[in-house]
Amino acid sequence: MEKVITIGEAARRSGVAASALRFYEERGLISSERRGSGHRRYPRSVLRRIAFIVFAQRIGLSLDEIGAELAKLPADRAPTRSDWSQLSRGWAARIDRRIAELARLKAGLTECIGCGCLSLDRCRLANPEDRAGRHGPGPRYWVG
Amino acid sequence: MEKVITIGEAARRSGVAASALRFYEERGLISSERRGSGHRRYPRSVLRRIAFIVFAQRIGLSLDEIGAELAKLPADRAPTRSDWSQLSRGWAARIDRRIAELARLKAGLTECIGCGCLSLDRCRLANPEDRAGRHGPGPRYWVG
DNA sequence: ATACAAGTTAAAGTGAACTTGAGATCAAGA
DNA sequence: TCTTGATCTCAAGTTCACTTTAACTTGTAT
Repeated sequence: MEKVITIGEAARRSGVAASALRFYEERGLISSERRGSGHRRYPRSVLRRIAFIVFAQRIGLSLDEIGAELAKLPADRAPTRSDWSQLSRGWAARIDRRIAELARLKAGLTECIGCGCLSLDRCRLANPEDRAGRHGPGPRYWVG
Repeated sequence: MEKVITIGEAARRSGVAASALRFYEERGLISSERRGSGHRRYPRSVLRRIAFIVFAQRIGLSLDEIGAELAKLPADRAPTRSDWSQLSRGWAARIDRRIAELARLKAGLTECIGCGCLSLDRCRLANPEDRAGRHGPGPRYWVG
C-alpha cells in the first residue's frame, strides 16, 4: 500500500485519462511531485481532488471556475471534510436554478409549443440571466 | 406588415446574431429565399423555427440533433401546432433525466462531500450512461 | 541484458458553435 | 446623387476541454 501513485494508476482509478490529468496539472487544478526521472507521483488525496473536478463539471462549472474553488482550499494542510463541504456551499443554489430552468422548459413543451405560441417575442423560455455574459458556443445574447 | 423579413430583422427579433443565422442556414436548420441581389428573405415562420432551435439548445440538444428533429417537419406544408408538439415528444423524458441527475448531484453535495467519502471508487455520482458515448469536452469515459 | 510497458515534453489537432475580418455589393433616405 | 448602413461570401479565428503525435527516456519483469 504505497503512499503515492503514478499517473497511470490515478487515471485507472479515477476514469480520467492520463492526458487529461496532465492537462489539469498544467491548469493548476492538481499537482504532483516529480521523481528524478521526471515521472509524476501523486499523493492518494489527488483522487478526491479529481473526483471533485469531475463532480463540479457535471454540475456545470468550467475548469476556470473549478480552479477558483480549489484555490480556496488550504495550501498548508490536507483539506478536511469541512473544507470540502465549504467549497460546495452555494452549489446547491446553482443546481436549484438550473433545475428550475429545466422545469420551466419542460412546462414550455406543452404550454408553449403545444399551444402554438412558440415565439421569441411572447415566450421568454430561455433564461436571459444565464445567457447574458455567457461565453463559448450557443447564441450569445437575448434581446428583450 | 411584410410577409418576409431580412436577416437583420430576424436577428433583432430572435436575439440570435445574424452570423449565427447564416451558420444555421449553412447547416440546413433554416432556409431562405434570395432576392436578385443575393440578400436573404425569411418567411415570418422562421422566427418560430429559430425559437425552437434556441429552446432545444437550452434543453441540451446539439445542432445535429436539432437538425434531425427539424427534418421531421413536413416539407410540403407549413408545420401545424401538432407538428411542433410532436417534435418535442420525448424531450420531457430527457429533461426529467437531467433533472434527476442534478438532484442526485445535489444530494451528493451533502451526503458525499459532506461525509467525506467523496471518492471515485465508492461514489458513482456522475452518471455513467450520460457520460458514455459522450463527445466533445470533458472526461470521455467512466471506468466502473 | 533485453524487452516492453509506461512515462516525459512540446506542439499540433479536434469538434462544437459560432464570430470576425476583408473586400465587395445593395438599399434607402436626405 | 450621395452617403450611410445592411448585406453578401469566404476564409480564418476563437473558446473549451481535451486528445493525438512524435521523438525520447524510465522502470520492470524475465
